[in-house]
Amino acid sequence: MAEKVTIATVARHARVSRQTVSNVLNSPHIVRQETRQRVEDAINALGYRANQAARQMRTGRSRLIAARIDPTRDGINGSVLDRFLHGLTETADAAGYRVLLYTATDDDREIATYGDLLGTYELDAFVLVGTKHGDPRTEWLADRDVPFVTFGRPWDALDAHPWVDVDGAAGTAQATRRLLDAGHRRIAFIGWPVGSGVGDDRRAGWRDALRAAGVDPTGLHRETEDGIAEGERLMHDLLDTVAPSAVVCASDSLALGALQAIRGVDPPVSVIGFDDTPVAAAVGLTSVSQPLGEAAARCVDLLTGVLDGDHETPTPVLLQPSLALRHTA
Amino acid sequence: MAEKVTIATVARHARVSRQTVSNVLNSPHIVRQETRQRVEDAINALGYRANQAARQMRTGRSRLIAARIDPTRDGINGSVLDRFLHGLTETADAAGYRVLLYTATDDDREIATYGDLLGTYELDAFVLVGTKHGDPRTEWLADRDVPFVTFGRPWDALDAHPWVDVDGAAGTAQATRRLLDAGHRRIAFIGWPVGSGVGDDRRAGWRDALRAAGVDPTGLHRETEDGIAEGERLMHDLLDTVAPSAVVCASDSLALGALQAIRGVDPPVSVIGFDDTPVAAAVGLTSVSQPLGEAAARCVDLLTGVLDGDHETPTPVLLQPSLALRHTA
DNA sequence: AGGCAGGATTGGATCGTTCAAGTTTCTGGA
DNA sequence: TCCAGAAACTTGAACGATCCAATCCTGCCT
Repeated sequence: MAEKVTIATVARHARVSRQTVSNVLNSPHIVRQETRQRVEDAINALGYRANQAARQMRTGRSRLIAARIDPTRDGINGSVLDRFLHGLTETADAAGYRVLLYTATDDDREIATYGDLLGTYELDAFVLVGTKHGDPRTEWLADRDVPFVTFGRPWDALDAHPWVDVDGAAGTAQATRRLLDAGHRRIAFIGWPVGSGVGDDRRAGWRDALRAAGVDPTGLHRETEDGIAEGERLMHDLLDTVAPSAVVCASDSLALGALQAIRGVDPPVSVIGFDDTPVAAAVGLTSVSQPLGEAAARCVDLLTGVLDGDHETPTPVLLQPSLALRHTA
Repeated sequence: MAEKVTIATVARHARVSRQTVSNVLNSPHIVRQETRQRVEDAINALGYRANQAARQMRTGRSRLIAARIDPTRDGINGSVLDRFLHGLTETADAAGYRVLLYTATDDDREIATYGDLLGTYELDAFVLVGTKHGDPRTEWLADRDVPFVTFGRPWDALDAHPWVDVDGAAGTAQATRRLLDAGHRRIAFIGWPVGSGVGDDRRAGWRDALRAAGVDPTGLHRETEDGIAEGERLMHDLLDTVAPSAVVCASDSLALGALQAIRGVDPPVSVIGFDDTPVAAAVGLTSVSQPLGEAAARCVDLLTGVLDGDHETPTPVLLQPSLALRHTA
């Protein structure tokens, strides 16, 4: 069993002092080329890796980012968080950070966990997925100057913090325009109850696209909690009342329900979902696709901007979704 | 901004030495009750939290567990990893550990990542999800005496290491017996190509249950890669050739495909899937349910057993799945 | 009352790194 | 040739916890 390789081992091997090795790692430019090469060779030869705990003690930086993982609460959309976390891990890694998971059952507990993670592990930053009106979490973090980014824009104008989001309205608008271009006029919308920022945003995109095309959206939309059964129920309702020729949905779950409701209806009703989940791909549902990997990458960009340098407030990022075309529209 | 609270702050506040505070934290039984109380009060009053980096430097233990997160490769089954990770995070937390994520695109890179994580962060243990024949990862870890657990049993008898798994054969057997009890005799099976440990296991459960009931399984099974389209294709094939009255599938994706294939067939063909994914719940598919939270908890149990104490080799855990009954069977 | 055993408490050393301040070496211009 | 100033490198101290060995109590027994 080889003894532990520390910075001192490397220093001895390269015939320089500890500090010079440290400089090669942290401020390479102040070390002479020749010396730097010698140190780097020693590092490689010995397989040296800087001990993060010791580094952290001195610098107060853990190079750790926290993200929450939830039980899959929303049946179909569960994979969204999954894909986002994967992207986050990958990009953070490239930037020299690691992702630490935590869970919490409610906001109070989540905030208590923040304190624990910050105190015990000295986390560098948090990534919050999803935001809501009057979010106590962002307030708590901002009050303590803890760096964080949210995937999801702040719905209350007051608190400004770095965020990344996907333009849901643009997504539903794009979906709606595609249907308009295909000749549809009675294009319905199935979404979530008024008051959820995300839901209102997606509905607005549909509404505005219709209006821009000179179609009156009045009476063409329905609201419900998310779920396949709910989507099916509302689609039946729409068929019975306004008989749309196409429908845009706020989620793939709702769209899947709608698909079940229109089975056998002739002429076929076009359906477009939201999130481009694996299920949508599997059943051939056209769906608005969020660039989750890109979103995760931009979150990391914003964080490293705050952590590693520029003190200027980072610019929020609003990404454009695309339409994954399949055979339902 | 309050100054940092260290063990010295607590000691001063409680009028004891640093060591006594440390003892209260690590070996409470050797401190007099009265003193202990005073120290604990001070800890609470000051909101003290032991600095993990400093502790780690001295003890060499990071209280960090690594787990891999994959991009959702398998459409529907993606949420399995999701749910497992959530359970892992929750249980690890309760045991005083945190979960660190990493990604890797292939085995070599994954092993390189092990080295990095161990060298830099001094990870305490790894949790590997999924195992395969001749897995180089388990070998690497075992060679270096790195503690790890796999969720998925080792398919090669040779290398013994702590593992937790769900008895897939028992799951498909249970599903098969339920269909037998309902009067079915021609019960087909749609699964994965021979050679994958998991797939073979699930098929064996179906086969043995049929044989035990005196039914010959010959010709009643089909194999393919996972996917809805594949499931649909094979179900059509089965209908055309052996005309089963029920089918057990190795995954919910395959089952969903089968469901599409039997639409309109009369009398209705019963279908049972595997994994009890949210999609199964949504479409009313009866499915074999893996106790993922329990599996994660047992993984943590095994690890803490190795890390915090008993040197005896921990006993592998084989959990029993249950049947989530819905209206397809 | 004295001595002793044993538990409770104390100060000092240590983990591996970076920071701050010091010392040596190099470079170029008069 | 000499020296100022910059560049390159070295040394000592510190981060906050635990471990170790020495010391201080305390109660108990003779």
